[in-house]
Amino acid sequence: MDDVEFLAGYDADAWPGVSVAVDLVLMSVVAGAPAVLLLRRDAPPFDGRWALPGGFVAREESLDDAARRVLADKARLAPAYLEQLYTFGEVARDPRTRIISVAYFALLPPERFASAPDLTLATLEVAWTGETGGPAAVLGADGVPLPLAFDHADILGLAMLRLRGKLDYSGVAFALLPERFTLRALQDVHEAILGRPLNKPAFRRRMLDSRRLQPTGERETDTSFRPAELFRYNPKGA
Amino acid sequence: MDDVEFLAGYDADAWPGVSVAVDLVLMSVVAGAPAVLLLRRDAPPFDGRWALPGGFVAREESLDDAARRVLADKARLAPAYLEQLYTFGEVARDPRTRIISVAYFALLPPERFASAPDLTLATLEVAWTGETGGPAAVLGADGVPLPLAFDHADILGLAMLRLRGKLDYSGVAFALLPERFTLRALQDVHEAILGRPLNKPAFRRRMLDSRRLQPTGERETDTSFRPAELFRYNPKGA
DNA sequence: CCAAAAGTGTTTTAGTTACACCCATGG
DNA sequence: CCATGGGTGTAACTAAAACACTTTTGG
Repeated sequence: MDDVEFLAGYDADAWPGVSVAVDLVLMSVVAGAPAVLLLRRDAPPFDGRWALPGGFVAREESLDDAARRVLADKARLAPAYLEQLYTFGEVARDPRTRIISVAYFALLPPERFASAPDLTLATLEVAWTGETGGPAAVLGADGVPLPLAFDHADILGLAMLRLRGKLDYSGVAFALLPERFTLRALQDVHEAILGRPLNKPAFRRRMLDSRRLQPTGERETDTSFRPAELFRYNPKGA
Repeated sequence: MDDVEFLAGYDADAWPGVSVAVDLVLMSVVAGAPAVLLLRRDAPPFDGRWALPGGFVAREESLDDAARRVLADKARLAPAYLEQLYTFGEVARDPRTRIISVAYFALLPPERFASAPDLTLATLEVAWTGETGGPAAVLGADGVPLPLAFDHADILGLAMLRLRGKLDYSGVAFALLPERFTLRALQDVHEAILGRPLNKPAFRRRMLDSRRLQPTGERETDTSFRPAELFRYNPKGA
């Protein structure tokens, strides 16, 4: 059944009000590249296309609670960082009926994706065409852009912009790393998000001067060269 | 009738779904101080307290359209700048029923408030207690904080934070000035929003170097001293 | 010529970038 | 002792801030 056929039989007036949903952009940095969690739709509309995990907001549930619940239900994941992104409310953004979507922006270190047992979910590399905003393109494993459902390309573009914008002054990068990490790993995360190389000594000093890194005294193991020191994130700023 | 009495007779289950409203923070800079448009409520809940203009989102209307309509309906004003601020969705934020509010942030030069004929609206000076975020306090003409309705103090606090945050890199300040303005007037707007004095030569150069100011060649009139040059805002950046 | 505010030039400072180098470890 | 990446010092550059100064107008 394609979308035209589906919508012909859909009763748009079944629910006369406005429905509210949350959609989640769960991002990470996998193998040096930004990644986002997408689910493949198996029903119209947009059957077969890729979509952000989402769900309706219950009457007795706050928006933040709804976002956490949807992520737990659909992907069995609890985010390391979560914030509201933007609310998308164009009348025709969902062809079925009027659905306003409150988009949330979530982060998780790549290791913790392993705890998701679901087979229907896919983690995919992302390439942002719109450097200055605009919709984002998501590339599959073969490098071919994936078809996205609804206005989810716009949501993804805005999420990437938000991630880049908050990188220097907020602690978002630390939500993409394990509890203890090296300065090199932190720099790799920054470079993946910004999409450009950074100067090592400058980056190092900037981070240490920010007083948000707590030295653990411990060092890496299993390196064939000098092991780097491990740091911990200190949100308060030492 | 007070709130307790009112709520006892209110049928919270009359509408089983979630309602969506927009609330507008219309800000300006009046007489060197930030100001915001508030309406005095004349019905429960929060009877007699001050509230942001707001209204429900219609089924066939986008969120942005709803924001503009509400501002036109309630205050006969069209904003010079409008953007979505944040969506407030705590379950009990409205004591009547579940209402999710999409807050919008609007700006208007003070002269254009004069075109608002409504007698029920009030323009008031604002003092932000929460410098680092948190709720805002609004001071009346007598310097006494006004009692605000719902979670509108939180919305105002966030709006002020947004205004300050976007001041340097975006054109929001120009939405608070007439079409032609002097550098001094522009600096006054910046100082009012930031709440601190700025260095004149540094400010002047920063603005001229930004290439967003278009010299008109014209000058002020009716000054008792050297008249300043008038500039126009150039959004593209020369 | 005086007052008042517009407008400019020069120095200082702070923060970031770039580059070169040394250090520690495994093999 | 060599390869590899971790870690550090120094100089150059850039952008902003501070300050003193000159200019232009009305009275």
